[in-house]
Amino acid sequence: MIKAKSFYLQDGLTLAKKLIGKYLVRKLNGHELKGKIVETEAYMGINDKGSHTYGGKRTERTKILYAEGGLVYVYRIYGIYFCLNVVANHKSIPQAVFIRALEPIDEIATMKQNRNKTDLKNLTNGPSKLCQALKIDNTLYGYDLRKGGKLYLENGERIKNISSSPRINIDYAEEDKDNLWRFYETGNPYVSG
DNA sequence: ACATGGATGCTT
DNA sequence: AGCATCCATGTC
Repeated sequence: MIKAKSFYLQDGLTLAKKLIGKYLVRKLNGHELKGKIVETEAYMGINDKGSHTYGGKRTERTKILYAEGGLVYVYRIYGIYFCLNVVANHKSIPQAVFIRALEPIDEIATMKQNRNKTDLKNLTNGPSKLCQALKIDNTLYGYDLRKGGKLYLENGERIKNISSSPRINIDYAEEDKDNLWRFYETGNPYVSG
């Protein structure tokens, strides 16, 4: 388990790159569902027009982003799905890393059951797919990844080749939409389409 | 290419 | 209290 506070207190961009290759573990009814993080995006806070905290916006939903790195920011999108972020950086610097895709590692059968799908390739290759597969919803809002328990990180694989690109689906972000703040393991088949 | 879906956070 | 928006997905 990755417990060191210093790991989570890094800035969003650094943390987004370092999370590639780490394992995300979800403990559920004694099972340990595990996936390797293969795709992330950095959301850089008050100066990032793509961020939920652009301009220092602080609401009931986004308040957790102002807390210390290592907590979980879950929000509902399009009324249907959930998205998972890891809060980055020090208290009152509202940056986060959006987890976009996993490679399934352990308890794959349980993940298929949670998604009610059997296709391995489409099990966790998208931000809300992985939330379904790991049963991540807003009951985990603000959960501390350093605590261990329901949701935590583990050291996984050292990834040799990491690619970057603009972030997905942030057309509203004006000049910040072109920043190369999406990272993924080059060639990994579980990166989202 | 398009329907889905509802909380969130705007504006009035 | 009304309304446009949204860090997707599945099926068309």
